[in-house]
Formats: sequence, structure tokens, C-alpha cells
Amino acid sequence: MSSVKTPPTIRTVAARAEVSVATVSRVVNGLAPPHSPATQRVREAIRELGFRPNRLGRGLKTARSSTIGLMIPSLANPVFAGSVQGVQAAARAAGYGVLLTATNYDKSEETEAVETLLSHNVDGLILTVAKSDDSELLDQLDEREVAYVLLYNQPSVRHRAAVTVDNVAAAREVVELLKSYGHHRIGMVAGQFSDSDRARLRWLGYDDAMLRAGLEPDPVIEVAFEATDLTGELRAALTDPDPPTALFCSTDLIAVAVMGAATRLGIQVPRDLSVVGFDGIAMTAALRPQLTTIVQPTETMGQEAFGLLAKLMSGGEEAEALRAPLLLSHSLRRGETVGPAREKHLTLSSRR
Amino acid sequence: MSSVKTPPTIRTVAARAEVSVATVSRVVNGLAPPHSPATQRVREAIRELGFRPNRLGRGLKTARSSTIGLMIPSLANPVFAGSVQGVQAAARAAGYGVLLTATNYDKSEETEAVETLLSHNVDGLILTVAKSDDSELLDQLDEREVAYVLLYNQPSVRHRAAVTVDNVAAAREVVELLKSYGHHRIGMVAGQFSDSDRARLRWLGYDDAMLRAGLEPDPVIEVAFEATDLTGELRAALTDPDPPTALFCSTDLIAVAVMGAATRLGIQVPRDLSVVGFDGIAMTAALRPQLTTIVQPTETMGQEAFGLLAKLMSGGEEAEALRAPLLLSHSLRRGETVGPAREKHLTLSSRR
DNA sequence: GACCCGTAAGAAAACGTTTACGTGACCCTT
DNA sequence: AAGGGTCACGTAAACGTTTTCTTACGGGTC
Repeated sequence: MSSVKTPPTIRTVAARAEVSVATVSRVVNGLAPPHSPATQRVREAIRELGFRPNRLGRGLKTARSSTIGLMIPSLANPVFAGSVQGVQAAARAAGYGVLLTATNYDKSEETEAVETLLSHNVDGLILTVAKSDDSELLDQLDEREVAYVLLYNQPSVRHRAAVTVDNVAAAREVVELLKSYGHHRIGMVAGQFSDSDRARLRWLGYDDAMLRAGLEPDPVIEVAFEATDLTGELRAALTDPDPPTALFCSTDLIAVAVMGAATRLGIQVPRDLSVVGFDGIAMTAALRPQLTTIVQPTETMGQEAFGLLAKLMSGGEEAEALRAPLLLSHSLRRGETVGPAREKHLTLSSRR
Repeated sequence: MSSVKTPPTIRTVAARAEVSVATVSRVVNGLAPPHSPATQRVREAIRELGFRPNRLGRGLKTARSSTIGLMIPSLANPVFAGSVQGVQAAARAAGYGVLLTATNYDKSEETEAVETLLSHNVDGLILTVAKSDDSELLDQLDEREVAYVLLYNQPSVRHRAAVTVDNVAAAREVVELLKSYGHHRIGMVAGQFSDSDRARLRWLGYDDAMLRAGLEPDPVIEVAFEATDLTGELRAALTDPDPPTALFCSTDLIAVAVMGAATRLGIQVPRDLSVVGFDGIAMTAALRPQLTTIVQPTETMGQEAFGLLAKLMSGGEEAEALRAPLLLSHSLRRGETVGPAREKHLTLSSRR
């Protein structure tokens, strides 16, 4: 007795309006004469039945799903959450759905995740991958002629669409800032280079600026992105005979972890150690001391990425010019975690 | 000359293996004899061509898309980001895609967003809505027999599937904690009740516990969820002749904003004012002072929500028992933002 | 050796759209 | 008044699957 309500199809509507299915389709797609009696009846029938075109049927025919795939390393990092928000907003405005997937910084998951997205017939992809330069995955996408835009990645090859900031330049600014405070021994804590080409670029900027300034770069301290306790790493770095007085972190999340470790070791920021982050996560402005960091326009980046993708998806060939990295402008937020370089070496408190 | 590579279909495979399309379909779905020569040939052909079944075609026939819709208020709040992560992970493991959308706490966007998700033929929905009790939207979904699970919402009606924590009980615990520190004047800062039924439930718990403890509840201070500067509100609250010595915030994000305002007003937490949050956002553990708050198992909640939804989607009728709120257990994180009640009234610094 | 049964695989009809093509009706031109 | 052009609409064939029927085949049983 329970009549499972099967939703109205284009045929139901056609029957009710006493027209052919073609007419209904045309009305739905705005290709019908706007004021003809048939059109009117169709409109009315659509309203009465609550008809909504089935995207699967449409997609099957047109080979487009009005859906894009979005792959990011992790939502635990607010910087990615922000860009997802931007992508999502722009996509919705354009009538697109967003299929989301996270790789948890695991390179081996990337291929499978993309494959899954593609098997859902997405029309295009927005990706943040570990490496954007010689990536088998991206080469494959190129070959298969899948439309995609990289987000946060900054490929050095010119034919890949990407939205990011100038990581190298930003890192240089950080070094210059620290130098202006009198720091000479500046270390860098970065997420695994193998998991993030942007971490490497930021290091490149750091290294370059250090050399230009006549300072000796420290060997980078690579840490896992999800690492939350960096006490050991920090202690090791600071027990150097000539330890750094400032640390540039490739990520705000890492900077926060470093500051946590500092607290545990009885080290005061910025009195004993200056810390700079990268990303501009909103909440790091609420920390005491407020984090000094490079701010990326995360949400805008997401929107831009979608805009670019939309162009790639529609304009088949002439859009070749779009396949290039788009660098949005970043800014430096001067917080309270950078101070003058400490003169005397500090002795670590014995608190473990 | 540019041969746009059109992906192989079931028909291509059939031709290559010299079998009918039906056989290919059966092999793909594991319904064919596992070792017959035909099956072998099909498998080989699939491998050689790199064939992947088109979900649109399949979906059209089976009326299922292996996709679920996920609607949350905002990704800017890490608590939602965390649950998205959980949903996504569980969904992927089960072969489902996740279509994500955010409403930005705007009730009027909810209906449209859900409609958009449904038009993408999702098989089920996971939703966080403003009100879960008498909601026209949910009533409609019930009527249309759409499978859905609420997340964070805690409906009082019994026939709605939901995953959340016991908001009332958790709020009571907060009041009891504060009371044990000698606080009598306890205020509450909450997100707009109209935008969040859980804010209201937390208030209910607060109100109830206050009355039970023989304390007089303050009128709630309602603020916008995205509010980032609460200086005015805080000043107003504290210029009361008998001002609160502790504030319970309905959300960690609000608590962070309150602490920011406190700093601007020269009020020290917890010396002058105790603050408690709700959610357990990871980064609030990195704040100094570390936030005292109720911790929800966000990621687990997302996973559970998907698990529940999966059952609802498969088991049509007998799953009626599942349509009830599922309360996961929360915990209290004792941070550093709660201290003994201040004896003397404090005078606000004049810094604006 | 006739019969039946189980199993493997093919034929074809859906699923809900879009769209190329066809067919009138109407109007304008000459 | 005949011709042609435009326009509104209908017919039917796709799109890539799944699935219900068939059919064919190869043994087993008596």
C-alpha cells in the first residue's frame, strides 16, 4: 500500500502539458519561445509536479555532470578549509557541485583519489598535490585532456594552471624581516619536502635570501605535517653550539606546534626565540603572542581556482593561455612573535 | 587531426573480448562465473583498455549515484571541518563520493542547498541545520522519503536520525565546574538561537543547572557566529552592577573571540574572568591560556553519521529503529581559562 | 536414448535526458 | 497566388549502463 513516490520525469510533465518531451526539455533549458501557449503550459506543469531535471540523465547525454572534484591534503588545516569554502561558494554560484576528497598528505592516495573523482564523471578538478613538477599523475591528466587547476602548488613548468602565491618571494620577505631585527642565525622548520612542493619553495626562498644576506642557512628541520608535539625537535635544534635565534616555519600549524614546544621547554617567544609562520590562519591572530606570518588570501584563492577551471572547462582550445601559474598577492602580518635577536645563549630548562 | 580520446565504454570492451555487453556488465559487477573463458577475456580487455564503468550510465539505470550530500554551516569552524573529514573518510572507504555545500549559517540557503544536492541525485544526506525540531525542510525530506542523518543537531522528536553529543548534560557540567570554583555570577555567550538549535540546548543545560544550583541565570548574550570582535558585547556585560565572574561560551570560536576582547579591555583570563568554550577545537589547546572546553569527538561523529546513513540507505524499512538521535560521549578538557571567582569588582581599563 | 535441470551467455528493453531532423503553419515577398 | 523563409513543435535516436527474458549447451537421471 505504501506507494513509493517516484519523482516526476520529463515525460510526466510532457503528458500533463500535452506536449512532447522535446518541448519540455527546451523549456527547461530556455530554448523554447518564452511566451507561446505550449511553453506556458509546460511551466505550469513543472510547477505543479515539482519537476526537477535528473542530472544523471542529462549528464549521460551531454557528457557533463556539472560537478567538479576537489582534492586537498587535509581539512584539519584551516588554510585548506578556507580554500574549500571559496571553491564551494564559486562553484555553487555557477551551478556546480563539489565532490570533496582528502589525501591526508599521503602521495600514494593521490592517484586513487583522483581516479575515484573521475569515475564520478566530474567535469574538472581542483587539486593540491605533493609534487606538481614531474608528477606522473598530472602527466596522465594532461594526456587524458582532463581540465584541472592546481591550488597552492606552484609548478615551475609553464603549461599547468595553478593558483597560489609567490612562495619564494614570501619566504625571502620573512628572512629580511628577521634580519632587520638583528637575527643572524635563522633556522627553518618545514613540512616534509616529499609531501609538499610548496614547503620546498619556501625553503628555496629562505635559502636564497640567507645567502644573499651573507648569512649561513641552517639545515632544514623537516617534520610531519600532522606533528603536534615538536618538543624533541626544538630541543635538538637549540642545543646546537650556536643555536638559531629565530625559526621560520613553513606553515602556521607548524609554528603553533613550535610555540607549544617552546612553552614546554620554558622558552619565551619572542624574548628567547622569534617565530614566523606561513598561511595566515585566522585563529593564529588570537594566540598570545599573536603569530607573525605570511597571509595568503585562502578563500579568494579557492574562488580564483574555480574561475580558472570554469574557463578551462568551457573554452576548449583557445584557453591554452590560461595554463600557467597565477600568483595572487600575499601579505605579511606583523604579530608579536618576532623580537630582537637574543644576545646570550639561552640554557634550556630541564623540564622535559 | 586531434583525436579527442573518448573513454572506452562497455561496448568497446565487449567488442574486444568478443562477448555481449551483458557479459561485460556481469563481470564488472562480479556476477559472472569467475573462471569461464569469456570472463577471462573480458577481464583482459578491461585491463588493456583501462575501462572504468561510467557512473552516470549506471546511476541512470539503478537510480543510485554512490554519492551523498553533506551540508554544514561553515568550514571556517574547525569543528565542522573535522566532521567533514570523518564523513569523507568513511564514505570513501565505502565507495561513496561526498558532495559538499555550506550554508554560512543562513537558514534561507538551507532549502536551496539541499535542493541542489538532491538534484545531483545523491543517495542520502548528512545535514547540520539551524533548527531540527519543527523544520519544514526536514518534514519535506521525510515525506519524500529521502535518507538523511543530522549531524550536531539534537532533535527532540524521536524519529529523526542524528549524531551528536548530549548538549544539555555537557552544559550542566560546565556550570558545575564553574560553581566548584566559587563562581555565582555565571553568564552565557551564545550564537544566535535562531541559527542553531544546539546553542539553545546548551543554554537550556546552563539555565537548568543554574536553577538547580540555586543561582540566578543571566540573560544570554546572543552574538553572530562569525563575529570576531566582541569587545562591545563584553564591555556591556561587565559594566553590570553585579557582573559575571565567568562566561560560558556556546562555541570555542566564540570563546576565542571573547578572550580576544578581554585582552583588548585589559581583563586577564582567568584572574579577572573565567571562560569556558564548547567544541574542543584542537588549536584552542595551543592558546595561552589553554581553553577549558567541552570536547566533542568531531571526526568520529562524522564517521558515525555516515555509518548510520549507509544503513538507512540500504535497509529500507526495518531500519526504522535507526531514526533516533545517537548521543556520543563528550569530555571536559580542563584548560587554564577557569580560575577561582574574583572577589572584588573589576574596573574596566579605558582602552577602547 | 528421452527427459529435465542447471548454468552460461546473448538480445533487447529500459533509465531520463538532449538534439538532429522533419513537418506543418504562418507570413512575407514578388 | 506561388514560392520561400521562419518558427514552433514533434519524432526518434542516441548516451552507458543494468537486468529480464531467452536460448543454447552439457550433463545427470531413469
